[in-house]
Amino acid sequence: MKRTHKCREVTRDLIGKEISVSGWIHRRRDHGGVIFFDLRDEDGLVQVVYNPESKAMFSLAETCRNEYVIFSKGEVRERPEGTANDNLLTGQVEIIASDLEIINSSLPTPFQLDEYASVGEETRLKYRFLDLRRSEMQDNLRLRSKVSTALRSHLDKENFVEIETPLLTKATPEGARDYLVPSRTFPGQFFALPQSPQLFKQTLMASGFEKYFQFAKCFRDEDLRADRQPEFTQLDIEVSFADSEEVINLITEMIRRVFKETLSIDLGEFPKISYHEAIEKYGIDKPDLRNPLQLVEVKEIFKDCEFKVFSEPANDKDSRIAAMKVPNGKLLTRKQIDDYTDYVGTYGAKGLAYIRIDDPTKGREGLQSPIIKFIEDPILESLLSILEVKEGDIVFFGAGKNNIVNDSLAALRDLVAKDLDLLTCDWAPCWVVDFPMFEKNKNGDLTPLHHPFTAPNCSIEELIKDPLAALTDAYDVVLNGTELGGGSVRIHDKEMQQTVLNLLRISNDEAEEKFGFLISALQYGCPPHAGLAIGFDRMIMLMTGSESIRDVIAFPKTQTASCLLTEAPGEAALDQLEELHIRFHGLDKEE
RNA sequence: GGACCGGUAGUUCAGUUUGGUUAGAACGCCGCCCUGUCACGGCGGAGGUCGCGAGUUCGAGUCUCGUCCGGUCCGCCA
Repeated sequence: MKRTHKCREVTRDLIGKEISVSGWIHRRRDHGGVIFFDLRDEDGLVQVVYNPESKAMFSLAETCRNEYVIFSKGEVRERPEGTANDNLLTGQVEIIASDLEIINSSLPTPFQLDEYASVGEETRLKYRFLDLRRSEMQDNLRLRSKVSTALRSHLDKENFVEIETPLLTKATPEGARDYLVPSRTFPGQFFALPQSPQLFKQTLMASGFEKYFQFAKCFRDEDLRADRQPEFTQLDIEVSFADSEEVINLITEMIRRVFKETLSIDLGEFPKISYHEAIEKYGIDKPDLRNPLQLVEVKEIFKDCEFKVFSEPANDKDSRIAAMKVPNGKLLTRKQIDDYTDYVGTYGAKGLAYIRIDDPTKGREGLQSPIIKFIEDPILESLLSILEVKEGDIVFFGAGKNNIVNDSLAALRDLVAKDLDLLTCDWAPCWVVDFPMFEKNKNGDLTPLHHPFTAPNCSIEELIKDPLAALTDAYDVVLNGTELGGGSVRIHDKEMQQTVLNLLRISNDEAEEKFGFLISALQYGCPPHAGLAIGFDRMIMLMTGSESIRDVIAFPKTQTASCLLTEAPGEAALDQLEELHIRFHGLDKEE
């Protein structure tokens, strides 16, 4: 009862041979006097024919249903004239069955597994084992495996060492909410699952592993998105004695090679853009460079404008006025523009000003806009000349606080490109570099743009004097508007590390308590080092063209971080909690 | 914490705007027929707590409130 061939191997070469195959019944076609099965195994499909000559076999075939697992023996034959199926790799031949065995039956599946049926995600996740049988999911997970193998092999050739770091570890300061695991042996104490292996990999640098990598599971207890799961995989990399240039070259080469090897895609050059330039031109630090639209800063020309909506931000140092010219924007309907206004509203924008250029030669008369009546002639003229408008263009404006203008126009830029089908190519990678060290959060406190172990490229004295002016050797690799990964040159000096932590209001004592081991390691000859981490799931999501990260993870969580297959999380038994020194207060809805 | 979309047969959906007889369709499932199909075909059939709970009403899938579940986004995610 052992198969001699895989389904996809049953081709012309085997004509006349007696072979056997095993697999799932993908589809059956019962014609009364002859029965066809499309038999499926992991990578192929072949047609098996059951004729009524052998009565026992034929009546057994009549009882078979979709997704039964069967074994069948028979002779490979060229299909009769006119019945070949060119859509099938094995479509020139068929197996004339002489034997059939049902290895396992199947209940009718809760949804159809063929490519023509559409299924809701809830049902798919509940019966994930069936969903994973579908070719789309099979292809996604197989590519995922191919890519991780290619990445490993590339790093191995470059003499990297793969080292695993603990999952039961200590909570780190800042960052995301931790997943906690109670300690049985230390009442009242908790492990945290790592948000990333950052501290361990830096420690490994101090340990003399000059090139480290790991496919690391990371955990962050924050709200989910289409591209965010509470547990996810990072390709984590760190290199001693390396500068940013070296890491960027290494990773560029690695990503290019993997795209070439697994998808036959040439990503071409990875242009470098400074953080400052990215924000100014695209409003975001992960611009989609397939999109030709750009923001233009026009703050200067509105300084003396009577129109308060523009003059106020023009005279405020934390505000900007950005214009986004959409060539041929006249194709946008009034309804679309209204929708855009609502859309930017979700980012905090108070409205969406626009000017439509019907005839650029006619000056004010050739324009359509709800706002130009508030704008003086000289200002309007210089605006139009800066933007070099043409007939049919629409210019959208964002005016207000920097972050609101940037967030809303960056989002609008994506949406308009989608609606007008403006993308100029399939793949557009880039590096975003020269990030500021810190930014101010809404409480006015400093927070690191990257993380608190990123080195500023200035002295301790300069850093203390003007922290917000400090830049870092940090770098993000961006593909099609998705942040694939990011990293930086790290701090390898104790004084600098403490200075940075102090600026973040983390005292030396607190630092000692939270990650004394790293501070300690820095004092025993820690080499300078730099590295980065790639969001592996997101990378596969891009490579497979998936809409959601869930489609490249075998057993993902829902938006509320539950698993519909296993029904995790679940309640713990009282004696388990007892052992862990935990008392549950019950669901208290008051407050 | 917030905004929005959805939940009706096993599945995907229509029906909800404007409350009114027995809640429909397609696919799937079951039965019968069919010897060349390949998303086979024909005939017949079964299958529904309209997510759940209150309320309004003579009457609720449809209106109101609450709640649960799935999704998209904002906040959050160094």
